[in-house]
Amino acid sequence: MPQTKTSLSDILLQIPVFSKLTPRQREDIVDLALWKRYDEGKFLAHQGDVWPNILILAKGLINVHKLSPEGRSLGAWRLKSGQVFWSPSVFDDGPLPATLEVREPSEVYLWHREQLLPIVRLSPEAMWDLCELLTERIRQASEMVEELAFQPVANRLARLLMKQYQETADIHMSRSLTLDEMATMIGTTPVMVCKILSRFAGEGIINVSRTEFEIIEYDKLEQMAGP
Amino acid sequence: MPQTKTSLSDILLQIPVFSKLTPRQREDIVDLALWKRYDEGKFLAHQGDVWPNILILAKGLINVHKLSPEGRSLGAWRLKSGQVFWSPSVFDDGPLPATLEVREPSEVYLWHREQLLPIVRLSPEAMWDLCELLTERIRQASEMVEELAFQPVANRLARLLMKQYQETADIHMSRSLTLDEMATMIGTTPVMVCKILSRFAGEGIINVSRTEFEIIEYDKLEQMAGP
DNA sequence: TTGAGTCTTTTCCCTAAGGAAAGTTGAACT
DNA sequence: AGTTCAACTTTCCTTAGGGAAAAGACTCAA
Repeated sequence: MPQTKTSLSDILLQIPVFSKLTPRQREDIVDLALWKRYDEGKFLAHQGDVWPNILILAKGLINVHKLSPEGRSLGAWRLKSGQVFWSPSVFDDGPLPATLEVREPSEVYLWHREQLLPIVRLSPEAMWDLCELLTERIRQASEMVEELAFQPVANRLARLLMKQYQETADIHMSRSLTLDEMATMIGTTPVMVCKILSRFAGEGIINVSRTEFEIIEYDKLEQMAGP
Repeated sequence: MPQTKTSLSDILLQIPVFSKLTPRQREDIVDLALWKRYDEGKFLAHQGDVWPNILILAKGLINVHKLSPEGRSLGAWRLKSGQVFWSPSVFDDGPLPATLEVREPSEVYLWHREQLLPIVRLSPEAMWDLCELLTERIRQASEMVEELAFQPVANRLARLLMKQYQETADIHMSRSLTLDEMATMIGTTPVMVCKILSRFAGEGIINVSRTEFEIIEYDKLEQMAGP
């Protein structure tokens, strides 16, 4: 069952771009919204599609990742509930550079470019927010480029562990990511991740059990992650 | 000696964002412009600097590249005359993700964010152009990520050769890039580039002399470049 | 409880990539 | 013409990364 319109209205207030519009404009946008529910494993769109839509994830988790010709996958990032995604196709009619895959049952609000742009383009404030959003994506991609080119896999994995740790702020971290997902996020294979995890364990940096990690020496991990 | 103001005015007409402003606004911008000349080898800004400026390259060539801790470098791209560069710092006050290095004696026009934004933000058309520019950069970075993660060095080099060829449209291409530059552009080392070039030569795909390349079998090159 | 299926872990092995270092060529300058 | 310098080329060697495959562990459902 879709959330009420009021609820979407509240969500919009928290989101860049939309929060800069007038209440009247937001109402219009609420009316135009298409609500959809997706099961785990479903695809919202595939890499290469021209998909000129704007998406808000109300609930769930969506993975944005690239697929290699050989089937390996590289995770740009994960879309969490409350986040917004402006497809690049919205701006240049080009193909989507990544696939949107549902990883947890999700509820999304969708708009087609033609529905939103006439409204959003009226507001300089909103457009500015948009530029900020795009810049953030440029930085993310840029960081990824740097890591792929300069950092060995072990460093990237160390960083990933640190990020995960920051989020939970507990030394004991349940393994919420599969090896596959981790591999995807740092651009390598599941087997590699496993090997390096046990190497870390061997060096006394972490403890690995089948169900959780335990960070023993955060300093060493940090140092492993490199500069 | 700086170009005349009329001349800058003409340049602005050709450039996204600026071309969408009113003549009056463009005049203001011309008046605010800072003209500078840089010698080869100079740096306009370094990776990590907060550098909230907008730059138009009137003449010359500027390399935008990342530097690894160990001194290797990775070329995001090259700024050619007539092109514009909006520093990410303009939008989020964050550090520059790459270094701007002058590769040919260059003449640039510069503005600080505070000078341009008040004008540009008034025009929805201009803001839209800006979004398009940023999207283009997202795509470039995205492509780079994909290549680094999925393509072996040989593929990336093949692609580079193809791009170079597209630009000159002559089977005989003078070697305008040094091995260093090529290495930087595809994220590897000069020695690697050299090795692979001679491998290509051995396979009859290209001829390599010290001064130029000659593409013998474009098909094979294309096939080498992968999907 | 058993079995199926999905993750994980480990072993063995192969290759692409890069570091070090020395030799080669060409261009530019005197 | 000779000298110098920078860029190119090649060889040798080391290693990080990944493919294949098989064995172990947990989960879920019948």
